[in-house]
Amino acid sequence: MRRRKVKKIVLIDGHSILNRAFYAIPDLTNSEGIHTNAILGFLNIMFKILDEEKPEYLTVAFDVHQPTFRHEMFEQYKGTRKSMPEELREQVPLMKEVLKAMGITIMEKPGYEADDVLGTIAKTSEQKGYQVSLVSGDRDLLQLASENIKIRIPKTKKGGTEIENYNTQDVIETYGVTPKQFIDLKGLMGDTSDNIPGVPGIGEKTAGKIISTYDSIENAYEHLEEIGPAKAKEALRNNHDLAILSKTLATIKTDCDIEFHLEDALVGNLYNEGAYSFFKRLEFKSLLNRFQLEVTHYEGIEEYFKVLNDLEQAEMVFNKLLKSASGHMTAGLQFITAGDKILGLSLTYSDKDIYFIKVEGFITEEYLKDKVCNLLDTPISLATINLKPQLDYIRAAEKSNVFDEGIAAYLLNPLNSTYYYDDIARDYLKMTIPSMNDLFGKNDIANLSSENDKEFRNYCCYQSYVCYKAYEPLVDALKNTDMYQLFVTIEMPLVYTLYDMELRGIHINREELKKYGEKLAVGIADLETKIYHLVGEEFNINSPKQLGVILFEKLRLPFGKKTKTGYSTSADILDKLVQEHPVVSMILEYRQLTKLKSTYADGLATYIGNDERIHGKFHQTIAATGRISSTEPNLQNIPIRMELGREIRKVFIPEDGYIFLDADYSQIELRVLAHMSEDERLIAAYREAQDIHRITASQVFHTPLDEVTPLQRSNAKAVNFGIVYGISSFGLGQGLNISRKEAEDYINRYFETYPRVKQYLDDLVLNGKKNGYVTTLFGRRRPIPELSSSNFMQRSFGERVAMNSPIQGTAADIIKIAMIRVNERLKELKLRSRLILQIHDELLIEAHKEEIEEVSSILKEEMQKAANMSIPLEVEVKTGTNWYEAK
DNA sequence: TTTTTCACG
DNA sequence: ACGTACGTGAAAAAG
Repeated sequence: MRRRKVKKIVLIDGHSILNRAFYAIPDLTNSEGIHTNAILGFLNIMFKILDEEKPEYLTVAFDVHQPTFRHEMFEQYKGTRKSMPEELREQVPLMKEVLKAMGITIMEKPGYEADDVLGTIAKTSEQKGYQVSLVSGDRDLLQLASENIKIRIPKTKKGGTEIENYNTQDVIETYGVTPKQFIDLKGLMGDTSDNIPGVPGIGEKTAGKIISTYDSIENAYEHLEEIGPAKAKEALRNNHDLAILSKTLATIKTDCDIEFHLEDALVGNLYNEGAYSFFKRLEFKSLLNRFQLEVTHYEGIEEYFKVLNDLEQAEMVFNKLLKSASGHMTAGLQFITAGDKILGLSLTYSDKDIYFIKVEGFITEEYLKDKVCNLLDTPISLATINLKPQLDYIRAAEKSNVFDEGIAAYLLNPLNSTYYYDDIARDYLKMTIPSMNDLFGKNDIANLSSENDKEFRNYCCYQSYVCYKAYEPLVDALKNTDMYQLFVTIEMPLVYTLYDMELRGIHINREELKKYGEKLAVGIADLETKIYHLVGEEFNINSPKQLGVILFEKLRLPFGKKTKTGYSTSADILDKLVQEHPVVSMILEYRQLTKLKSTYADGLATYIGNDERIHGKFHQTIAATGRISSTEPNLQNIPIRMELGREIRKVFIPEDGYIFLDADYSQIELRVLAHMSEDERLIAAYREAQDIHRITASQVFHTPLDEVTPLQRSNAKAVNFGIVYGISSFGLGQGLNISRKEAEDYINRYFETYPRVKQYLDDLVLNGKKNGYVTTLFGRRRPIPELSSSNFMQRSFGERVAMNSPIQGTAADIIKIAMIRVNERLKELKLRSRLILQIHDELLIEAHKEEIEEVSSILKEEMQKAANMSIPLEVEVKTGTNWYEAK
């Protein structure tokens, strides 16, 4: 005989699960700074239950944010509810949107609590013959348990979530009362977390005994005289009204006047496009596996994707575009490459002209390059993502009709970590498309390109399609945020400057670098034996964990404190221990040597090319403040502070017939601060004195300029640094190794001396809080989501960022302008001298010996006039036959 | 992959 | 009570 399967409905107590998830999962934010831990936890619990039960129906109930009847009654007793932390509060609306995106119904009814709504739906569903699962973090709901209503309480245990299940029998076994009696039990004993007063003097044990004997509060009062102990009897006698009220409070309504249509709660396709893009934005990578890529495709646009491998067809496509070329046209284009091979060109110039033109047969790499160069000579706006590496193919001078969408997207939100085509599609087209990772994972693109692979075709076509579609939204967004000017006059030209610099690279003396490494190796081996001997055993000195054990357990040195996964062995802790044991200073020296060897001597050597030069990469879309960053290798952190490390700069040498010209801004950040704060005294200080730290010390400590002690000067210097970093007494104390109190005193004196600086910094924080972002002198924005955090630490961080970013960012803007101008002028004048490195406030030029004078003055001039401020920008230019000498 | 440490501005 | 100076990238160890 075939029995019809009973239909299941899952009901979720939204706030309760969200709340539980929030506290169970450590703080988590996506790259936009949105907190996501509670939402992730909620979804994990929900998916676990859905996977298990495969219900036909699903609904989530939320409380409405207004006081309900039961709350009001309670608040007369206990004051206000404790408020929700901001990090959780901001996740509530987002959670609802995520659920809506998955097509899950949300019940929220003003005047009712979620409990009551859930109770009502549960009971009516049960009556209709459904199996009900009620998911909550709250034991209140146990009163609703029955044969067909299962209360499910998720618990986060080690190694995942486990769920406790309660039907009638489970409640009886665990609590010794029936679900119905559970109400009376709670009425008597009360529940502080759920705002139920209960009867004072009666706790869990007594309440349990009374209810299991008399079944209900009402019946207990009928038999009041029989009740013992006497104390409980008295408590009941004196609190009759309270007991009845508590029971009312504890009772979950099952007869709410709500409209609930079961068919609305039908579980549809949870894994749809909208949900996918949400998950992606929130960066729930583990959950994305649940989506099948098919559902993410977009409105049948792929029907128009065409792969061309025939020259005649390609000609037609290009000709059609070239013939109709006009200024209000846009084309998206993107070279698709594997290594240094061009696989083809992705090109889109209308909603129906979407092509991947493959390098094959008569379509050669050269052909495609030529065609793209033809496009450069038209007024068509050409949009691409990540232009710099493609300049290898688009051998063209700076073109005003080329638009790098990666850089546009970076300006609009510099906090993102990537700006790929799928990121831009998500953020500016509300469109979800598979990322390169989704499509190929770890596979090499080159391998997949061989056949008429649909995914490969889509990947290629989407690239230019996104460029084409996102062009206008991005231009509009830049204009709306007042960053279009910044984009056009600084960021786009800089792409070409950085490209030039990468191409040129920097010459290295390979032999000297090797010798330097060998010298270090000798020192390292020597120290190693000495350390092992002193300590009495061999261990891995590079392992902080092993080192910690040796220093703080074996040698019993006073551990400075700090620990998360063990003892801290960082240099500032070890510095304080040099007096304690002779091995400490050896370890510090060992660290220094191994760092120099591994990162610099050996590290740099691997990047030297056949031309004996290192061609590092400069990145324009990494730093949140607008700075440039450097990788492969990082040429912006070559040692200089310590003499031994500094030596390595001797291997950076100019080519024969050339010399290094190194130009440095003098304290550009403090000058920016002086200009932006308009502090008269700071401005005056800069107009007259060269030594700003000395003059600061003189003014802050009320000491004549020539009587400032070295200590006063270095303290003033630290305060100046502190100001730029977003001052905090704690941080300054740390930096200066003095107490927080003393540091605070310094800061106060500084602000007394330069009151407008204080005013300015305060205003930055205030504006940051108001707008959610801060800006540089040139309009660059930095969003600061941390400013609205309720977490002290995060908020303080936000405040420091609000003070630092405009200063660091403005300095970055200024040197970018200088770089562009210097590079352009050298090229215009057809000089052989060339800009090769930027180190934040420093430019390095490989100058031809015949051009030294001319180039020095160009350098100095362009750097000084990059920004017109109320104080001059001072630039120091030095020459040298290597980088060591030039600094 | 994450953590720790340390190099630079 | 909280527990950090701002911005980066690389190497090595550990999970």
